[in-house]
Amino acid sequence: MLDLKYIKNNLDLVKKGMAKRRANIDFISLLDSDLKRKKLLLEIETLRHKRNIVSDDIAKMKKSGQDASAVIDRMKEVSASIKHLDKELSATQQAINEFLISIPNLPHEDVPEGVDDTENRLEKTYGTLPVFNFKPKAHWDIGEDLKILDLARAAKITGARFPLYRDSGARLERALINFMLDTHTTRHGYSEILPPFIVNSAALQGTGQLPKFKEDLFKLEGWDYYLIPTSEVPMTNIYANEIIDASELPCKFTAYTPCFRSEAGSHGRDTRGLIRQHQFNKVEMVKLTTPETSFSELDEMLADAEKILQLLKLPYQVVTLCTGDLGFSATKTYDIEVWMPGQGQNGKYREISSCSNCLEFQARRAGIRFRRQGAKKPEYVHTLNGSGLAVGRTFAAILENYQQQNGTVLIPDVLIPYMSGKKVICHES
RNA sequence: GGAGAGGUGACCGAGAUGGCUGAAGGUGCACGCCUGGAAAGCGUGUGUAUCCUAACCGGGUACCGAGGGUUCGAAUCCCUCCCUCUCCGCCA
Repeated sequence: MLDLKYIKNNLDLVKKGMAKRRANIDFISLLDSDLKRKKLLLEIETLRHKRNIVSDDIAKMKKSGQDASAVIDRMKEVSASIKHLDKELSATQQAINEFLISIPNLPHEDVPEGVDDTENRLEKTYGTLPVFNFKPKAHWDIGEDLKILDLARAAKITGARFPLYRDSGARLERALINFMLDTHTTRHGYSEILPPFIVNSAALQGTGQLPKFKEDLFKLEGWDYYLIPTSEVPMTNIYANEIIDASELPCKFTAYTPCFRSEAGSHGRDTRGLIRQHQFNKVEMVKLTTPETSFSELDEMLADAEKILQLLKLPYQVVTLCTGDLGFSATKTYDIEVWMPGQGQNGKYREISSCSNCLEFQARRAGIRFRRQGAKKPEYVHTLNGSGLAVGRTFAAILENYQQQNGTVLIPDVLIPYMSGKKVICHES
């Protein structure tokens, strides 16, 4: 959430930023509420001050045996009006809060303005696209043919958009998870986390999924609990409502978790295969940093994610999301799009990672602060998150990029040790 | 699930019978003095938020797990919830 003071002092800037996002927001009611809040606060605090003083007097009078009943009667009225004004204040406060919590982060000045993903800015491409002397198949066909993916039976067990990996498929998915985690922990210096897969609404509000995107989440009936849509939620909230020491920064966390998304509003899109599932595996990176380092840390995080694709020898491109495609909490986001030769007519780049800097937007919501050496005031940290990578989509990309004419799939070199030396996935018997 | 105990500042720990306790005392930490240097010792300081204000000076208000209630007044009394711990039961 944005700082109310910042909004007041930079109203034009904020309005411009929101306009870039195509977010139509009425700030007048906010400013009105804020004025009302201040007025009420002053009134209440003056009355409270009075009450505190007179209460002391009452205590003294009683001690010395005087009759205080007249004063007490007067104070009853004061207390009643405090109570009355207090109700008004908390309603006003709540209105302000609800407003602040439902407006998105401001886009960074470097972010291109645009309506949708067609206006994202291409930053770079990496690797050479594979050449096939046959028509490359989509990963769902490869997976079903090799009997390592069984989406039909998953639909029987649960429903559409749930994965069922088998044999070398299950093994490959697990190999990818381990490979990614190992790379980030030993090579990139992240500390490994295994968080809860279910979180409460406070955590989701901290990262920005709530209150606006409830429909994207799976909620546990009868509980204030939700399945995580990404491990960004539990990891970012590790230090919620804490003041951490500056020497702890930057905090770098990585975790593997399954992710659960209702995909409301995406019916009919990517209906086949592993691209869009209600449950998918992801290795995630989260950083808490000082304000001055967050953008360089973002670039590093992007590089950490890219490294996985480079090691897997998968071609990709990097784009900067335009304002229309930018997520609610982010000020700037890089997407990594992996080459999927089996998609569309002649192959397509598909999103496999998203690395974002949220500045203090989430930190303010979640109350994540730090204190500099010797400093009096705590400051909000900056939070960043990025996929490193979406495992299911990586699995799909490997199938499509490493497929051979005879229907088998070669295993990328770096994964062979994770596959007990297996070099190729053949038809499972 | 049954039976108990408890949640106070960075930490430990006071706070029966409500009032001068934002919170004693200790530890830690910071700065200063002392020292050739260090330790010890001495002194001072040391929560967060918010409002008034030009002000990170000063003052007000709020916060003792969270939320309600009683009261002129609550860390202290009442209610609800959350969390932690111990024992029993049950179960991966």
